[in-house]
Amino acid sequence: MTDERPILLWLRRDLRLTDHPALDAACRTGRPVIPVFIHDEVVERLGAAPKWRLGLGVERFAQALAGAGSRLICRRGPALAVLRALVAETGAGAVFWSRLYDPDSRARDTGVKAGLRAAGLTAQSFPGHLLFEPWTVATGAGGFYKVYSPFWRAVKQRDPPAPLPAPAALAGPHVWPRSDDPADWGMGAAMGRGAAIVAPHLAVGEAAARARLHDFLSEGIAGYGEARDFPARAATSRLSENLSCGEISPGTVWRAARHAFDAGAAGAETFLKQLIWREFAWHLLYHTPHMATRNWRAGWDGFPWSQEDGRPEVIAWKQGRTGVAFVDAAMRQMYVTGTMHNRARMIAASYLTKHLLTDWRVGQAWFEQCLVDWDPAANAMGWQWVAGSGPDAAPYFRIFNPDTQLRKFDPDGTYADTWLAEGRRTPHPSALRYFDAVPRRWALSPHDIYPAPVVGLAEGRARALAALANRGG
DNA sequence: TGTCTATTGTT
DNA sequence: ACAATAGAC
Repeated sequence: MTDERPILLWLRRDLRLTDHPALDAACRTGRPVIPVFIHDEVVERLGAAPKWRLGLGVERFAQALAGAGSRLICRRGPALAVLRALVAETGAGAVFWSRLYDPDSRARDTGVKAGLRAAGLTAQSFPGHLLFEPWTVATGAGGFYKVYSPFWRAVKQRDPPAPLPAPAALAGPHVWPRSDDPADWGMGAAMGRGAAIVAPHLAVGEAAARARLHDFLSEGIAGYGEARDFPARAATSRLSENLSCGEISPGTVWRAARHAFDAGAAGAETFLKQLIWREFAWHLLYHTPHMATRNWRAGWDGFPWSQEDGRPEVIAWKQGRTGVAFVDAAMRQMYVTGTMHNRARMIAASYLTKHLLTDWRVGQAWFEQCLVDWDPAANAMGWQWVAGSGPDAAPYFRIFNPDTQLRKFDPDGTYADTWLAEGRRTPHPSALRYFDAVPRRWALSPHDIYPAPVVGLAEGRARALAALANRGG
């Protein structure tokens, strides 16, 4: 006698129908599938912008499921308790989900899996968030890669599985359990007036993600290799926002870019390499979970970073008022759009950790508050890369000069002009939007005088070099 | 995926 | 005077 009990499909960061192994497997059983999203403690802990963005993604995904003849059951509470309650209500016999690889999610999922199995239920996790499972990419010596280039060489010839099609049909239960309306959860509560400013820059949902990919491949990828480093140019795919919520799978992006590469598209390999940077970060985080919270190299634990995030210069950094054009433009771009150009992230991070000698975790925490494409692995790796405490073998004394970088990557000043209003006769509309996006209590006006630098670039650099030279001594 | 300086070569 | 380059940090 076959098992006809429903399957709970627990959605987390896989808000899509295409290339979704857990969804595909659930549908193939022929049993009723009950998609579930749980606002649990891991969601609760998210920063303002990513929590808001995830909430929008959940609402959109609920609509997509409804359009496919299914539903998204939304509940709030500890994941295991919610799942067990749903099992009791629906008679479900199994829970499927896509694996996540950050320490917080892994700890939760391990407990959920054990709890479900102890109750006699099937609990099965599936791939889908990454191109490759982290334990399947190993060096010749059997360890994991700690350097990007060999990692790239190891995976670039290894084609990921072909993306799965969306299921032809989604069979539901005879009776659906009740659902919260995720719009009532207030996931955007902490965004304040920034939400209205950032919203037009978003592309929420699977259809929007696929449109972005299509647009990028048809228009952007040829120039990507040349233009991607110039923050004023709209040269990037902007898919990070969708990848972070799983509205498109990395396998789908890889496959499409790989076809472009095979067709001889300039820029395609550079783009594939960026996708593999994401992969590399997740593999690193999987193998060294402490990367998200502690110096990857313990030898940095004694370094005199300031952890005090209330210092005036750190407040200036957060507010985009350091007096350094590239840094301020970067921070303001983040306030208005919810994202920041990759090069700008390096500059802003270098300035905070080196010129302001601030612990990378202070910056990481702020980025988690502000980025709609918040990704725990990419940020942990990136911040530690900049700080010098990470696995990257790059010289520890690397200190970006924001003015040199601006001359090099924004030679005509477009990026700075787009985001800085003070002192401009006719400020760019985007520069003015920043003043609408930030909290009123900051009391900022485009008519303010642009701030004097909180620290001279030469002085900050010298101070950082001195501290780095004394490291450990 | 850096910066700075000295050096060498070019205009 | 300036660009390209190598080496040190």
